[in-house]
Amino acid sequence: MEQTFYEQVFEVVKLIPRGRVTSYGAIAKSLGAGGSSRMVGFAMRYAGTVHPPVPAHRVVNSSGLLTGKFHFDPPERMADLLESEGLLVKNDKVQNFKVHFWDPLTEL
DNA sequence: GGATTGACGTGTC
DNA sequence: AGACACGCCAATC
Repeated sequence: MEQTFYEQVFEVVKLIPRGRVTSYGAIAKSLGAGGSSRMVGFAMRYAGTVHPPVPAHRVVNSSGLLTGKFHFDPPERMADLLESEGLLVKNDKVQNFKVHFWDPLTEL
């Protein structure tokens, strides 16, 4: 199986529990890619094109900021989905980010 | 196969 | 606290 980095990223993202969030860097590290955090974000651009759908809205940057919200169909979708899962989003940021943070390295 | 790119991260100013 | 600069690394052109 020649899985690209993207495929691996998708698998990790799909493992994110409902109501939890993680960061690009954390995912990259869990894949052993450490510094390829940008690639993780790049992979998310394809999040809406793969099956099953990847909960890309649960992935934010290290600050809990919804950096990729503008890539959603309606940009508001991202925050809306997060709030639907019990999270609190304000100013495109996940409040209590640390509390809802899900670390692949720790949880897996 | 070199250059470009990017939903990032961390450090400085 | 906000803005800017540089680094990392795989995929794509």
